[in-house]
Amino acid sequence: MLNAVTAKSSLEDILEELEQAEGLGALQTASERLRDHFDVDHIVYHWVDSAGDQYGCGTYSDEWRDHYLKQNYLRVDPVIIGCFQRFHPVDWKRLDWSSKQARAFQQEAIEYGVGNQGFSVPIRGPNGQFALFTISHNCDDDTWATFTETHRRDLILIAHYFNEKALEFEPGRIPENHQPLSPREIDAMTLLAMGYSRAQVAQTLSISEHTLRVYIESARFKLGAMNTTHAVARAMSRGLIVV
Amino acid sequence: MLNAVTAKSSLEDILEELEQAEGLGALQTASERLRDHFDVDHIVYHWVDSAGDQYGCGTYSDEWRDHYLKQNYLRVDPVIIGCFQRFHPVDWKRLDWSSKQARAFQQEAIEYGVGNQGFSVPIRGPNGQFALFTISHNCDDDTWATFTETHRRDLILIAHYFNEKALEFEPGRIPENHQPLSPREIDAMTLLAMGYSRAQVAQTLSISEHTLRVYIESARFKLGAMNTTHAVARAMSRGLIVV
DNA sequence: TTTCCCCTCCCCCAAAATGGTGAGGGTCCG
DNA sequence: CGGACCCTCACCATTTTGGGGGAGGGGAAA
Repeated sequence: MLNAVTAKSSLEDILEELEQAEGLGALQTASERLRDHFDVDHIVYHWVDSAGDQYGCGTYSDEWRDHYLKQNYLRVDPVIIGCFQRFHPVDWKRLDWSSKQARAFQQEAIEYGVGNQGFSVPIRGPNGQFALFTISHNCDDDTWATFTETHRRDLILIAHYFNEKALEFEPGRIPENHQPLSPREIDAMTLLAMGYSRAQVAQTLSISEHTLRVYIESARFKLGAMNTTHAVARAMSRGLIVV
Repeated sequence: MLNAVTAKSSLEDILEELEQAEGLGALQTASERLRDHFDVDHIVYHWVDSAGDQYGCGTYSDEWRDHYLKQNYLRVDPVIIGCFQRFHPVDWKRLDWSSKQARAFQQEAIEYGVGNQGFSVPIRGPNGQFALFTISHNCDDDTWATFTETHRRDLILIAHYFNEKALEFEPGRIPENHQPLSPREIDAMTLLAMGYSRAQVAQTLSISEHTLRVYIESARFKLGAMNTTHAVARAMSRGLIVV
Protein backbone atom coordinates (compact mmCIF):
# COMPACT_ATOMS: atom_id res chain seq x y z
CA MET A 1 0.00 0.00 0.00
CA LEU A 2 1.01 3.56 -0.53
CA ASN A 3 2.36 5.35 2.42
CA ALA A 4 0.11 8.33 2.95
CA VAL A 5 2.30 9.61 5.74
CA THR A 6 3.95 12.92 5.04
CA ALA A 7 7.11 12.05 7.01
CA LYS A 8 8.49 15.52 6.30
CA SER A 9 11.66 14.98 8.24
CA SER A 10 12.70 11.99 6.20
CA LEU A 11 12.10 13.74 2.88
CA GLU A 12 13.93 16.77 4.15
CA ASP A 13 16.86 14.55 5.05
CA ILE A 14 16.96 12.99 1.62
CA LEU A 15 16.86 16.37 -0.09
CA GLU A 16 19.48 17.72 2.25
CA GLU A 17 21.72 14.78 1.54
CA LEU A 18 21.14 15.15 -2.17
CA GLU A 19 22.10 18.78 -1.97
CA GLN A 20 25.41 17.87 -0.38
CA ALA A 21 26.03 14.86 -2.58
CA GLU A 22 29.18 14.40 -4.62
CA GLY A 23 29.07 12.37 -7.78
CA LEU A 24 26.39 10.70 -9.79
CA GLY A 25 26.37 7.64 -7.59
CA ALA A 26 24.50 9.69 -5.04
CA LEU A 27 21.55 9.90 -7.41
CA GLN A 28 21.27 6.14 -7.46
CA THR A 29 21.17 5.84 -3.68
CA ALA A 30 18.85 8.82 -3.45
CA SER A 31 16.39 7.21 -5.84
CA GLU A 32 16.41 4.05 -3.74
CA ARG A 33 15.85 5.97 -0.53
CA LEU A 34 13.05 7.92 -2.12
CA ARG A 35 11.42 4.73 -3.34
CA ASP A 36 11.42 3.44 0.21
CA HIS A 37 10.27 6.75 1.60
CA PHE A 38 7.28 6.96 -0.71
CA ASP A 39 6.79 3.20 -0.59
CA VAL A 40 6.38 2.88 -4.34
CA ASP A 41 7.82 0.46 -6.88
CA HIS A 42 10.14 2.72 -8.80
CA ILE A 43 11.88 6.07 -8.84
CA VAL A 44 13.82 6.88 -11.99
CA TYR A 45 15.79 9.79 -13.30
CA HIS A 46 16.37 9.71 -17.03
CA TRP A 47 18.59 12.16 -18.86
CA VAL A 48 18.27 12.53 -22.60
CA ASP A 49 21.10 14.25 -24.38
CA SER A 50 20.43 16.32 -27.47
CA ALA A 51 22.92 14.11 -29.32
CA GLY A 52 20.77 11.08 -28.51
CA ASP A 53 22.95 9.85 -25.66
CA GLN A 54 21.15 9.01 -22.49
CA TYR A 55 21.94 8.50 -18.87
CA GLY A 56 19.61 7.00 -16.38
CA CYS A 57 19.58 5.96 -12.80
CA GLY A 58 16.93 4.59 -10.56
CA THR A 59 15.24 1.44 -9.48
CA TYR A 60 14.15 -0.16 -12.73
CA SER A 61 15.63 -3.61 -13.23
CA ASP A 62 18.87 -3.88 -15.19
CA GLU A 63 17.06 -6.12 -17.67
CA TRP A 64 14.52 -3.46 -18.48
CA ARG A 65 17.17 -0.79 -18.82
CA ASP A 66 19.30 -2.93 -21.12
CA HIS A 67 16.30 -3.93 -23.17
CA TYR A 68 15.19 -0.30 -23.42
CA LEU A 69 18.59 0.81 -24.68
CA LYS A 70 18.98 -2.13 -27.02
CA GLN A 71 15.59 -1.54 -28.64
CA ASN A 72 16.25 2.17 -28.80
CA TYR A 73 12.91 2.82 -27.13
CA LEU A 74 13.76 6.48 -26.77
CA ARG A 75 11.90 7.15 -29.98
CA VAL A 76 8.95 4.94 -29.05
CA ASP A 77 8.39 5.57 -25.35
CA PRO A 78 5.22 7.69 -25.07
CA VAL A 79 6.44 9.07 -21.76
CA ILE A 80 9.47 10.59 -23.45
CA ILE A 81 7.54 11.77 -26.47
CA GLY A 82 4.69 13.19 -24.43
CA CYS A 83 6.80 14.91 -21.81
CA PHE A 84 9.06 16.40 -24.43
CA GLN A 85 6.24 18.65 -25.59
CA ARG A 86 4.99 19.51 -22.12
CA PHE A 87 6.02 21.59 -19.17
CA HIS A 88 3.60 20.24 -16.62
CA PRO A 89 4.26 17.06 -14.74
CA VAL A 90 2.02 14.43 -16.22
CA ASP A 91 0.25 11.28 -15.21
CA TRP A 92 0.98 8.45 -17.63
CA LYS A 93 -2.72 7.90 -18.15
CA ARG A 94 -2.96 11.24 -19.88
CA LEU A 95 -0.35 10.40 -22.48
CA ASP A 96 -1.05 9.08 -25.95
CA TRP A 97 -0.96 5.28 -25.88
CA SER A 98 -3.05 4.87 -29.00
CA SER A 99 -0.42 3.68 -31.45
CA LYS A 100 0.30 0.01 -31.80
CA GLN A 101 3.96 0.55 -30.98
CA ALA A 102 3.04 2.39 -27.81
CA ARG A 103 0.75 -0.36 -26.57
CA ALA A 104 3.33 -3.03 -27.29
CA PHE A 105 5.88 -0.96 -25.41
CA GLN A 106 3.57 -0.58 -22.43
CA GLN A 107 2.87 -4.29 -22.36
CA GLU A 108 6.56 -5.04 -22.37
CA ALA A 109 7.32 -2.46 -19.70
CA ILE A 110 4.81 -4.01 -17.33
CA GLU A 111 6.27 -7.44 -17.98
CA TYR A 112 9.64 -6.09 -16.99
CA GLY A 113 8.28 -4.87 -13.67
CA VAL A 114 7.47 -1.25 -14.43
CA GLY A 115 4.31 -0.19 -12.60
CA ASN A 116 0.98 0.23 -14.33
CA GLN A 117 0.78 3.74 -12.89
CA GLY A 118 3.30 6.47 -13.46
CA PHE A 119 3.91 10.16 -12.96
CA SER A 120 6.70 11.97 -14.76
CA VAL A 121 8.15 15.43 -14.31
CA PRO A 122 9.81 16.86 -17.41
CA ILE A 123 12.70 19.15 -16.65
CA ARG A 124 15.02 21.17 -18.82
CA GLY A 125 18.41 22.74 -18.52
CA PRO A 126 20.56 25.00 -20.67
CA ASN A 127 21.48 24.05 -24.24
CA GLY A 128 18.35 22.03 -24.78
CA GLN A 129 19.14 19.54 -22.06
CA PHE A 130 16.13 17.44 -21.20
CA ALA A 131 15.46 14.99 -18.43
CA LEU A 132 12.63 13.13 -16.80
CA PHE A 133 11.98 12.32 -13.20
CA THR A 134 9.55 9.47 -12.93
CA ILE A 135 7.74 7.72 -10.12
CA SER A 136 5.94 4.50 -10.93
CA HIS A 137 3.82 2.05 -9.02
CA ASN A 138 1.32 -0.76 -9.25
CA CYS A 139 -2.08 0.23 -7.92
CA ASP A 140 -5.55 1.33 -8.90
CA ASP A 141 -6.37 4.68 -10.43
CA ASP A 142 -7.92 6.30 -7.36
CA THR A 143 -5.06 5.44 -5.06
CA TRP A 144 -2.64 6.79 -7.60
CA ALA A 145 -4.57 10.00 -8.14
CA THR A 146 -4.60 10.67 -4.41
CA PHE A 147 -0.91 9.93 -4.17
CA THR A 148 0.13 12.22 -7.01
CA GLU A 149 -2.14 15.02 -5.76
CA THR A 150 -0.56 14.79 -2.35
CA HIS A 151 3.05 14.70 -3.44
CA ARG A 152 3.00 16.76 -6.61
CA ARG A 153 5.00 19.63 -5.15
CA ASP A 154 7.54 17.41 -3.48
CA LEU A 155 8.09 15.55 -6.72
CA ILE A 156 8.68 18.72 -8.69
CA LEU A 157 11.24 19.83 -6.17
CA ILE A 158 12.96 16.45 -6.11
CA ALA A 159 13.09 16.42 -9.90
CA HIS A 160 14.75 19.80 -9.75
CA TYR A 161 17.38 18.61 -7.30
CA PHE A 162 18.09 15.47 -9.27
CA ASN A 163 18.68 17.44 -12.41
CA GLU A 164 20.78 19.99 -10.59
CA LYS A 165 23.09 17.22 -9.42
CA ALA A 166 23.12 15.47 -12.76
CA LEU A 167 24.11 18.67 -14.54
CA GLU A 168 26.74 19.34 -11.95
CA PHE A 169 28.48 16.02 -12.39
CA GLU A 170 27.86 15.15 -15.97
CA PRO A 171 31.33 14.99 -17.50
CA GLY A 172 30.92 15.94 -21.13
CA ARG A 173 28.08 18.27 -20.41
CA ILE A 174 29.93 21.54 -20.55
CA PRO A 175 32.11 20.84 -23.56
CA GLU A 176 34.32 23.34 -25.31
CA ASN A 177 32.33 22.95 -28.51
CA HIS A 178 29.63 24.92 -26.79
CA GLN A 179 30.47 27.96 -28.86
CA PRO A 180 27.76 30.59 -28.88
CA LEU A 181 26.46 31.97 -32.15
CA SER A 182 26.75 35.62 -33.07
CA PRO A 183 23.53 37.64 -33.38
CA ARG A 184 23.64 37.55 -37.15
CA GLU A 185 24.22 33.82 -37.13
CA ILE A 186 21.21 33.39 -34.88
CA ASP A 187 19.14 35.53 -37.24
CA ALA A 188 20.21 33.38 -40.15
CA MET A 189 19.54 30.09 -38.39
CA THR A 190 16.17 31.30 -37.16
CA LEU A 191 14.97 32.39 -40.57
CA LEU A 192 16.25 29.22 -42.19
CA ALA A 193 14.38 27.20 -39.58
CA MET A 194 11.29 29.15 -40.54
CA GLY A 195 11.58 27.78 -44.03
CA TYR A 196 13.15 30.70 -45.86
CA SER A 197 15.60 30.04 -48.66
CA ARG A 198 19.02 31.67 -48.61
CA ALA A 199 17.83 34.35 -51.00
CA GLN A 200 14.79 35.12 -48.85
CA VAL A 201 16.82 35.24 -45.67
CA ALA A 202 19.32 37.59 -47.26
CA GLN A 203 16.53 39.85 -48.40
CA THR A 204 14.84 39.75 -44.99
CA LEU A 205 18.07 40.67 -43.25
CA SER A 206 18.86 43.26 -45.92
CA ILE A 207 22.25 41.83 -46.66
CA SER A 208 23.73 40.21 -49.72
CA GLU A 209 23.35 36.52 -50.15
CA HIS A 210 27.12 36.22 -50.14
CA THR A 211 27.28 37.72 -46.70
CA LEU A 212 24.56 35.44 -45.51
CA ARG A 213 26.55 32.46 -46.69
CA VAL A 214 29.41 33.51 -44.48
CA TYR A 215 27.10 33.42 -41.47
CA ILE A 216 25.64 30.09 -42.36
CA GLU A 217 29.02 28.53 -42.90
CA SER A 218 30.39 30.01 -39.73
CA ALA A 219 27.38 28.81 -37.77
CA ARG A 220 27.76 25.40 -39.33
CA PHE A 221 31.36 25.31 -38.24
CA LYS A 222 30.60 26.42 -34.69
CA LEU A 223 27.85 23.87 -34.36
CA GLY A 224 29.92 21.11 -35.90
CA ALA A 225 27.23 20.59 -38.50
CA MET A 226 27.59 18.98 -41.89
CA ASN A 227 24.97 21.03 -43.68
CA THR A 228 22.37 23.72 -43.12
CA THR A 229 19.64 21.37 -41.99
CA HIS A 230 21.99 19.81 -39.46
CA ALA A 231 23.05 23.22 -38.22
CA VAL A 232 19.46 24.32 -37.73
CA ALA A 233 18.63 21.08 -35.95
CA ARG A 234 21.58 21.50 -33.60
CA ALA A 235 20.84 25.15 -32.95
CA MET A 236 17.30 24.16 -32.03
CA SER A 237 18.18 21.27 -29.80
CA ARG A 238 20.73 23.43 -28.01
CA GLY A 239 18.08 26.03 -27.43
CA LEU A 240 19.99 28.65 -29.40
CA ILE A 241 17.03 29.39 -31.61
CA VAL A 242 13.29 28.96 -31.20
CA VAL A 243 10.82 28.49 -33.98
CA MET B 1 13.55 44.22 7.64
CA LEU B 2 13.18 40.82 6.14
CA ASN B 3 10.46 38.71 7.51
CA ALA B 4 12.07 35.56 8.84
CA VAL B 5 8.73 34.05 9.68
CA THR B 6 7.91 30.90 7.75
CA ALA B 7 4.18 31.62 7.64
CA LYS B 8 3.61 28.34 5.82
CA SER B 9 -0.12 28.70 5.65
CA SER B 10 0.03 31.98 3.83
CA LEU B 11 2.48 30.70 1.22
CA GLU B 12 0.37 27.59 0.77
CA ASP B 13 -2.64 29.79 0.17
CA ILE B 14 -0.87 31.81 -2.47
CA LEU B 15 0.32 28.70 -4.27
CA GLU B 16 -3.11 27.17 -4.04
CA GLU B 17 -4.67 30.28 -5.45
CA LEU B 18 -2.09 30.40 -8.22
CA GLU B 19 -2.85 26.81 -9.11
CA GLN B 20 -6.53 27.64 -9.54
CA ALA B 21 -5.91 30.95 -11.29
CA GLU B 22 -7.39 31.79 -14.65
CA GLY B 23 -5.61 34.23 -16.89
CA LEU B 24 -2.32 36.02 -16.77
CA GLY B 25 -3.66 38.76 -14.56
CA ALA B 26 -3.50 36.31 -11.69
CA LEU B 27 0.29 36.30 -11.97
CA GLN B 28 0.40 40.02 -11.31
CA THR B 29 -1.66 39.80 -8.14
CA ALA B 30 0.25 36.72 -7.05
CA SER B 31 3.55 38.53 -7.38
CA GLU B 32 2.24 41.37 -5.24
CA ARG B 33 0.97 39.01 -2.59
CA LEU B 34 4.26 37.17 -2.56
CA ARG B 35 6.16 40.41 -2.20
CA ASP B 36 4.11 41.22 0.87
CA HIS B 37 4.41 37.70 2.19
CA PHE B 38 8.18 37.67 1.97
CA ASP B 39 8.38 41.34 2.86
CA VAL B 40 10.82 42.15 0.07
CA ASP B 41 11.01 44.95 -2.47
CA HIS B 42 10.24 43.08 -5.66
CA ILE B 43 8.94 39.87 -7.13
CA VAL B 44 9.12 39.57 -10.90
CA TYR B 45 8.32 36.94 -13.47
CA HIS B 46 9.91 37.55 -16.84
CA TRP B 47 9.20 35.48 -19.91
CA VAL B 48 11.65 35.70 -22.75
CA ASP B 49 10.76 34.42 -26.15
CA SER B 50 13.99 34.08 -28.01
CA ALA B 51 12.26 35.48 -31.05
CA GLY B 52 12.74 38.66 -29.02
CA ASP B 53 9.24 38.94 -27.60
CA GLN B 54 8.97 39.19 -23.88
CA TYR B 55 6.27 39.22 -21.30
CA GLY B 56 6.77 40.29 -17.75
CA CYS B 57 4.77 40.86 -14.66
CA GLY B 58 5.67 41.81 -11.17
CA THR B 59 6.38 44.70 -8.90
CA TYR B 60 9.04 46.66 -10.74
CA SER B 61 7.99 50.21 -11.50
CA ASP B 62 6.40 50.90 -14.85
CA GLU B 63 9.21 53.36 -15.57
CA TRP B 64 11.87 50.71 -15.19
CA ARG B 65 9.94 48.24 -17.29
CA ASP B 66 9.39 50.75 -20.08
CA HIS B 67 12.99 51.86 -19.96
CA TYR B 68 14.17 48.26 -20.04
CA LEU B 69 12.09 47.48 -23.10
CA LYS B 70 12.98 50.69 -24.84
CA GLN B 71 16.72 50.16 -24.38
CA ASN B 72 16.39 46.52 -25.36
CA TYR B 73 18.27 45.50 -22.24
CA LEU B 74 17.54 41.83 -22.91
CA ARG B 75 20.91 41.42 -24.53
CA VAL B 76 22.70 43.44 -21.87
CA ASP B 77 21.11 42.35 -18.60
CA PRO B 78 23.64 40.06 -16.88
CA VAL B 79 20.80 38.34 -15.04
CA ILE B 80 19.28 37.21 -18.32
CA ILE B 81 22.60 36.33 -19.88
CA GLY B 82 23.87 34.51 -16.82
CA CYS B 83 20.70 32.59 -16.11
CA PHE B 84 20.31 31.55 -19.70
CA GLN B 85 23.34 29.32 -19.45
CA ARG B 86 22.55 28.00 -16.00
CA PHE B 87 20.15 25.61 -14.45
CA HIS B 88 20.68 26.51 -10.81
CA PRO B 89 18.94 29.42 -9.20
CA VAL B 90 21.54 32.11 -8.77
CA ASP B 91 22.33 35.01 -6.52
CA TRP B 92 22.99 38.16 -8.52
CA LYS B 93 26.34 38.58 -6.81
CA ARG B 94 27.61 35.46 -8.53
CA LEU B 95 26.87 36.77 -12.01
CA ASP B 96 29.35 38.44 -14.30
CA TRP B 97 29.16 42.20 -13.82
CA SER B 98 32.62 42.87 -15.20
CA SER B 99 31.78 44.44 -18.53
CA LYS B 100 31.30 48.16 -18.79
CA GLN B 101 27.79 47.73 -20.16
CA ALA B 102 26.82 45.50 -17.25
CA ARG B 103 27.95 47.96 -14.59
CA ALA B 104 26.13 50.83 -16.27
CA PHE B 105 23.02 48.68 -16.39
CA GLN B 106 23.29 47.82 -12.71
CA GLN B 107 23.71 51.45 -11.79
CA GLU B 108 20.64 52.39 -13.72
CA ALA B 109 18.57 49.53 -12.31
CA ILE B 110 19.27 50.63 -8.75
CA GLU B 111 18.33 54.19 -9.63
CA TYR B 112 15.01 52.90 -10.88
CA GLY B 113 14.31 51.19 -7.57
CA VAL B 114 15.51 47.65 -8.23
CA GLY B 115 17.12 46.21 -5.09
CA ASN B 116 20.87 45.87 -4.70
CA GLN B 117 20.34 42.20 -3.90
CA GLY B 118 18.66 39.68 -6.14
CA PHE B 119 17.99 36.00 -6.59
CA SER B 120 16.77 34.57 -9.87
CA VAL B 121 15.43 31.16 -10.79
CA PRO B 122 15.84 30.22 -14.46
CA ILE B 123 13.13 27.97 -15.78
CA ARG B 124 12.50 26.39 -19.14
CA GLY B 125 9.60 24.95 -21.05
CA PRO B 126 9.20 23.09 -24.32
CA ASN B 127 10.47 24.54 -27.59
CA GLY B 128 13.22 26.52 -25.93
CA GLN B 129 10.88 28.63 -23.87
CA PHE B 130 12.76 30.46 -21.16
CA ALA B 131 11.66 32.49 -18.19
CA LEU B 132 13.04 33.98 -15.02
CA PHE B 133 11.52 34.26 -11.60
CA THR B 134 13.28 36.95 -9.62
CA ILE B 135 13.16 38.21 -6.08
CA SER B 136 14.98 41.43 -5.28
CA HIS B 137 15.58 43.50 -2.19
CA ASN B 138 17.67 46.19 -0.59
CA CYS B 139 19.77 44.86 2.27
CA ASP B 140 23.23 43.71 3.27
CA ASP B 141 24.88 40.56 2.01
CA ASP B 142 24.49 38.47 5.16
CA THR B 143 20.81 39.14 5.57
CA TRP B 144 20.28 38.28 1.93
CA ALA B 145 22.29 35.08 2.12
CA THR B 146 20.23 33.91 5.08
CA PHE B 147 17.03 34.80 3.32
CA THR B 148 17.84 32.96 0.10
CA GLU B 149 19.11 29.92 1.97
CA THR B 150 15.88 29.75 3.91
CA HIS B 151 13.51 30.17 1.01
CA ARG B 152 15.40 28.58 -1.84
CA ARG B 153 13.04 25.63 -2.18
CA ASP B 154 9.92 27.71 -1.95
CA LEU B 155 11.23 30.02 -4.62
CA ILE B 156 11.96 27.17 -7.01
CA LEU B 157 8.47 25.86 -6.54
CA ILE B 158 6.90 29.27 -6.99
CA ALA B 159 8.92 29.81 -10.15
CA HIS B 160 7.59 26.53 -11.45
CA TYR B 161 3.99 27.48 -10.75
CA PHE B 162 4.38 30.89 -12.32
CA ASN B 163 5.75 29.38 -15.48
CA GLU B 164 3.10 26.70 -15.53
CA LYS B 165 0.44 29.39 -15.52
CA ALA B 166 2.23 31.53 -18.05
CA LEU B 167 2.55 28.61 -20.47
CA GLU B 168 -1.05 27.70 -19.92
CA PHE B 169 -2.29 31.08 -21.00
CA GLU B 170 0.29 31.90 -23.59
CA PRO B 171 -1.38 33.16 -26.73
CA GLY B 172 -0.48 31.48 -29.98
CA ARG B 173 -0.03 28.09 -28.46
CA ILE B 174 -2.74 26.43 -30.49
CA PRO B 175 -2.40 22.72 -31.08
CA GLU B 176 -2.93 22.79 -34.82
CA ASN B 177 -3.83 19.87 -37.02
CA HIS B 178 -0.89 17.82 -35.87
CA GLN B 179 -0.79 15.24 -38.58
CA PRO B 180 1.46 12.40 -37.48
CA LEU B 181 4.31 11.22 -39.64
CA SER B 182 4.64 7.67 -40.86
CA PRO B 183 7.54 5.57 -39.47
CA ARG B 184 9.55 5.96 -42.64
CA GLU B 185 8.98 9.68 -42.64
CA ILE B 186 10.20 9.87 -39.07
CA ASP B 187 13.28 7.87 -40.02
CA ALA B 188 13.97 10.25 -42.86
CA MET B 189 13.46 13.40 -40.79
CA THR B 190 15.58 12.02 -37.99
CA LEU B 191 18.52 11.15 -40.19
CA LEU B 192 18.30 14.44 -42.04
CA ALA B 193 18.34 16.25 -38.71
CA MET B 194 21.48 14.30 -37.88
CA GLY B 195 23.19 15.90 -40.83
CA TYR B 196 22.97 13.12 -43.40
CA SER B 197 22.55 14.03 -47.04
CA ARG B 198 19.73 12.50 -49.02
CA ALA B 199 22.08 9.95 -50.53
CA GLN B 200 23.39 8.96 -47.11
CA VAL B 201 19.92 8.69 -45.64
CA ALA B 202 18.78 6.53 -48.53
CA GLN B 203 21.77 4.27 -48.07
CA THR B 204 21.24 4.08 -44.31
CA LEU B 205 17.62 3.13 -44.76
CA SER B 206 18.51 0.76 -47.62
CA ILE B 207 16.11 2.36 -50.04
CA SER B 208 16.62 4.22 -53.28
CA GLU B 209 17.10 7.94 -53.14
CA HIS B 210 13.95 8.35 -55.20
CA THR B 211 11.90 6.59 -52.58
CA LEU B 212 13.45 8.69 -49.89
CA ARG B 213 12.39 11.79 -51.77
CA VAL B 214 8.80 10.66 -51.63
CA TYR B 215 9.01 10.45 -47.84
CA ILE B 216 10.64 13.82 -47.52
CA GLU B 217 8.09 15.47 -49.76
CA SER B 218 5.21 13.80 -47.99
CA ALA B 219 6.60 14.80 -44.61
CA ARG B 220 7.07 18.32 -45.89
CA PHE B 221 3.47 18.39 -46.98
CA LYS B 222 2.15 17.05 -43.68
CA LEU B 223 4.20 19.52 -41.73
CA GLY B 224 3.28 22.41 -43.97
CA ALA B 225 6.94 23.06 -44.60
CA MET B 226 8.51 24.88 -47.50
CA ASN B 227 11.73 22.88 -47.64
CA THR B 228 13.61 20.11 -45.90
CA THR B 229 15.21 22.35 -43.30
CA HIS B 230 11.82 23.77 -42.42
CA ALA B 231 10.30 20.31 -42.19
CA VAL B 232 13.02 19.11 -39.85
CA ALA B 233 12.66 22.21 -37.71
CA ARG B 234 8.92 21.70 -37.44
CA ALA B 235 9.24 18.01 -36.72
CA MET B 236 11.64 18.87 -33.92
CA SER B 237 9.60 21.61 -32.37
CA ARG B 238 6.53 19.39 -32.46
CA GLY B 239 8.49 16.72 -30.69
CA LEU B 240 7.95 14.26 -33.56
CA ILE B 241 11.64 13.53 -33.75
CA VAL B 242 14.34 13.64 -31.10
CA VAL B 243 17.88 14.45 -32.06
C1' DT C 1 48.35 48.59 -29.61
C1' DT C 2 47.56 44.43 -31.27
C1' DT C 3 44.62 40.70 -31.74
C1' DC C 4 40.47 38.62 -32.21
C1' DC C 5 35.88 38.33 -33.66
C1' DC C 6 31.93 40.30 -36.08
C1' DC C 7 29.83 42.33 -40.16
C1' DT C 8 29.87 43.24 -44.91
C1' DC C 9 30.85 42.35 -49.88
C1' DC C 10 32.59 39.67 -54.36
C1' DC C 11 33.68 35.55 -58.14
C1' DC C 12 33.50 30.75 -60.15
C1' DC C 13 31.94 26.19 -60.46
C1' DA C 14 30.53 21.65 -58.88
C1' DA C 15 27.30 19.13 -56.10
C1' DA C 16 23.02 18.55 -54.09
C1' DA C 17 18.22 19.34 -53.57
C1' DT C 18 13.70 20.18 -55.57
C1' DG C 19 9.34 20.13 -58.64
C1' DG C 20 6.54 17.76 -61.77
C1' DT C 21 4.55 13.42 -63.39
C1' DG C 22 4.55 9.04 -63.39
C1' DA C 23 3.94 3.57 -61.77
C1' DG C 24 2.98 -0.83 -58.96
C1' DG C 25 2.16 -3.66 -54.66
C1' DG C 26 1.09 -3.89 -49.75
C1' DT C 27 -2.08 -3.47 -45.47
C1' DC C 28 -5.89 -2.03 -42.88
C1' DC C 29 -10.52 -0.62 -42.18
C1' DG C 30 -15.37 0.54 -42.97
C1' DC D 1 -14.60 -4.71 -52.04
C1' DG D 2 -13.08 -0.12 -52.66
C1' DG D 3 -10.69 3.67 -50.67
C1' DA D 4 -6.90 5.38 -48.02
C1' DC D 5 -2.54 5.25 -46.76
C1' DC D 6 2.12 3.35 -46.75
C1' DC D 7 6.32 1.60 -49.18
C1' DT D 8 8.94 1.16 -53.32
C1' DC D 9 11.00 2.74 -57.83
C1' DA D 10 12.02 6.05 -62.27
C1' DC D 11 13.38 10.45 -65.54
C1' DC D 12 13.33 15.22 -66.70
C1' DA D 13 14.96 20.12 -66.06
C1' DT D 14 15.68 23.80 -62.80
C1' DT D 15 16.83 25.90 -58.52
C1' DT D 16 19.40 25.92 -54.42
C1' DT D 17 23.53 24.85 -51.77
C1' DG D 18 28.20 24.01 -50.94
C1' DG D 19 33.36 24.65 -51.34
C1' DG D 20 37.27 27.24 -52.71
C1' DG D 21 39.26 31.36 -53.13
C1' DG D 22 39.46 36.63 -51.44
C1' DA D 23 39.02 41.89 -48.99
C1' DG D 24 38.08 45.75 -45.89
C1' DG D 25 36.13 48.34 -41.68
C1' DG D 26 34.71 48.32 -36.82
C1' DG D 27 34.56 47.24 -31.92
C1' DA D 28 35.93 45.11 -27.74
C1' DA D 29 39.24 42.98 -25.01
C1' DA D 30 44.04 41.81 -23.43
